[in-house]
Amino acid sequence: MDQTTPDTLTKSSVDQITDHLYKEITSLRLLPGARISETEIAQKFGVSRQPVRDAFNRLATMDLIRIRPKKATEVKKFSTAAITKSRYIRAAIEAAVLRDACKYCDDEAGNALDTALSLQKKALADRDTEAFGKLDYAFHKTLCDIAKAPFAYEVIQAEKAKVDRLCVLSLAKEDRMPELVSDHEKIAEAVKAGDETAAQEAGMIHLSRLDDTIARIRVQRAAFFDDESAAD
Amino acid sequence: MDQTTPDTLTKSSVDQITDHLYKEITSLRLLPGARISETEIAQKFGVSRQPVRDAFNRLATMDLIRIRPKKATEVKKFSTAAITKSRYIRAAIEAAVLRDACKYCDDEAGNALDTALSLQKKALADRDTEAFGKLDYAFHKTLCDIAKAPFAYEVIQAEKAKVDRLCVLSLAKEDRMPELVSDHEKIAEAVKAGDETAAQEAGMIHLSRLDDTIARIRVQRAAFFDDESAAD
DNA sequence: CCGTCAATCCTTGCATACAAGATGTTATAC
DNA sequence: GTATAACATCTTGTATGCAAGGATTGACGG
Repeated sequence: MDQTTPDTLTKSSVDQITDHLYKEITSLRLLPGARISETEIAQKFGVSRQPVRDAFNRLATMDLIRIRPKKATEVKKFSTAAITKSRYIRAAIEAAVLRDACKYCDDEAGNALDTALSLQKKALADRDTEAFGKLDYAFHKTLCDIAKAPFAYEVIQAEKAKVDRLCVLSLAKEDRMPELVSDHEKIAEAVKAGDETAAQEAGMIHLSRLDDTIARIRVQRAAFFDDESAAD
Repeated sequence: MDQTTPDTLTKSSVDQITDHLYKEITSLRLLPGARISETEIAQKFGVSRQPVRDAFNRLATMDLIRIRPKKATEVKKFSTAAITKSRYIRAAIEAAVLRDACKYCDDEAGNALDTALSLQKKALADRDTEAFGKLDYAFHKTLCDIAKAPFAYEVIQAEKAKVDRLCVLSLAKEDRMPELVSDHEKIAEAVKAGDETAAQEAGMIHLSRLDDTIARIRVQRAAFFDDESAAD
């Protein structure tokens, strides 16, 4: 998640604060619309306003917070437009990845997919949604590696993270796991078979799982959404 | 280009400095590898180091500069990996856009494409590479609009901008214009005909035009590239 | 002449102080 | 009771000063 500045190894105050706030926001411990203040965070970390300010700037560039000069800084709300855009990007990238994965999949790659799937099934059996979340990311990373496009994972991860923040609100995560694993199985099968169209179709279905979840959250938690407002 | 903070209308010092440096870097007036100092820029703008510092942070998040703590800050060099990633993203997004453009193209959209093309031909006749550059962006935006995915243009634009910085180094821009216009014509024809595969193929060829240009620059200006170095 | 070490300069990181603007509250006039 | 205006108090923006670490340059010893 440190797509910001891995320039240094010794994490500076700015890095720490950025990481902390990133997690707070993406885990929804900081809710959309929540106001955060430089001085407040600074006191919390025992530092001055300056590093906090730098961290805010980074998070703003990541589109996670919104700095309104002289007014306040707040956690960005969800926007249907942003979600649509994110979904479009993911769909396009993942389609390309699946196409290439079909092209380059060999026995070793097939084994990697099988291993990833068995781990997912274990998490499913354990009803361990947190572990499954990580395995979900890992599965898509495996696909990117097979497609010889590891960099594509960075994009997928970034876009996925945006929506994941939203899906924390979903209450039915456990119920969703079975169909997600099933989707992954279909994708893996198609990739191993080198069936490009089947893989892409399975991928599309997989992505569309989110749509109704998001739509439900959209109405249940309308306050977290920021659509008609002239803001930003 | 102000993907940073359109939050306020009154441009702050930070905004101005960010914009200025952004242009300097993307236009290659600031060459890759050039060292820039907070105090130096601060004096140039007659402000303190603080706003410059904020601007640096933004540019670092945009991946345009590299801040090496306690050492120096320099304009990022090109990296083959970054170029490959950018190309992959563009290819994937544009394929999706062309697919949707074929789906939604109507008479009005066809006229828009024709208009865009005639403008390009005029720029070509005038040998006006600068105007053509803008029309090139506009053409791809038109395609996104037709595909009902205007947000996709933001991605394309961002990725295109990264490579454009590099292509400023190319000397043969005028010679390239004819084939680029020809590509656009083929794309437009395919879209108007609703021929998805033809459109995507034409788009792929269009993108691949850059490859040898970049490869040539890569060897001619190896000093601007940052590949084997352990940096970053 | 060359290598090593030390000091100085340069860089960014952080803290503090002040300025400017926006918001909400309160008091006052009607 | 209501509306308006002034003020108190938030917020972020900017300036400045100091600290810490790396790099270069110089001197000194071999």
